[in-house]
Amino acid sequence: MLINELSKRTSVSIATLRYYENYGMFKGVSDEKVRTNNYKHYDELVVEKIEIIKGAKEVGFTLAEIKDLLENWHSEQLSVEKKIAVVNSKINEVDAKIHQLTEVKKLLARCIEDIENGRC
Amino acid sequence: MLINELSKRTSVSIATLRYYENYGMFKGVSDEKVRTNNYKHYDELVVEKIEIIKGAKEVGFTLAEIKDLLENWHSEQLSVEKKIAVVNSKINEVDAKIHQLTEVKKLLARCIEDIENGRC
DNA sequence: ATAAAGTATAAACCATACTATATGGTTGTT
DNA sequence: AACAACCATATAGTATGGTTTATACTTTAT
Repeated sequence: MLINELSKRTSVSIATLRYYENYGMFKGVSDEKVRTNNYKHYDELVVEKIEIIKGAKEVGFTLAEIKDLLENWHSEQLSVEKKIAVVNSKINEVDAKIHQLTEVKKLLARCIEDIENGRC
Repeated sequence: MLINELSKRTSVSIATLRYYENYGMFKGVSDEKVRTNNYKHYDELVVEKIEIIKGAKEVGFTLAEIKDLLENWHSEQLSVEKKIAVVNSKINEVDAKIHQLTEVKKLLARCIEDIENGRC
C-alpha cells in the first residue's frame, strides 16, 4: 500500500508517518519495476509497527526507545541472547510503569475518599 | 523549606522546580515577617504534589493534565460532585493506560517466544 | 567586611515530536 | 491535453518541557 492508505489504516497523519520513516522507525520500499516514480510501498509489518508505536507512545515511551525496540524486533545482526535481553529489559520497564500507575490510582482513590469526607 | 532543600527532597532540579512553580503546578509562600527578601517556602504538601507530578509524568501524563488534577485536589471553589468527577475521569485514564501497557507486555512476551523459536 | 553560597527573575536556548509550507514530479480521469 | 489527486523532499515553524545564562540581591561563614 502507498502512504495514503497507510495513513488511513493507522489513523496517523501522512506528515507524521513520513517523520517516523525519516526517523528510522520503519522503511517503505520503492517498486524496482517502476522506474517512473519512487513511490514507497508499505506492508502489513509496517502497519503492525505503527500500532506498536502508538501504544508505546501513549504510555510514555519516547520514539528513541521505541525505535530501539523495533530495531531488535526483526534484526538479523543480533544474537538471540541479546535480542531477548533487549526485549526483557523493555518488559521490566513496562512492569515498572504498570506499578507506578497502580500507585497513582491508589492516590486518586484516596483522594476520592478525602473529598467525600470533606478533608479535601 | 527553601527551594534548595525542596530540590534535594524531591530529586528535581531547582530550575525544573521553578519551571513547575511558574507553570502553576504549586506555589511557595514568602514569609511576611521577613521583609528583606522574598525567598519562597515550601511545605510537605508541595513535596507530595511533586511526587505525584513525577509519577504521573513517568507514565505519560502531560504537565497540563497533571496541573488540572492538582488544581482540583485541594480546591475550595468546586463542588464535591465536580471534584469527584474530575478525579474519577483521571482514574479511568489510568485504567486505560494500564490496559494498554498489559497489551504492550503481551506483545513483548510474544516477541520473546518468536525469538526463541527463530521466527524473529 | 568580604567571599561564597543561596535566592529570584527574565530571557535565551535546546531537544523532542510533530505540523505546515513550498516545490516539483506522477498518476488517473475526463 | 488538462486538471485534480497523489507522492517525494526539503525547510521552516510550533508546542511542550525543560536547561542555561545573565543579572542582581541576600544570607552565611570566616
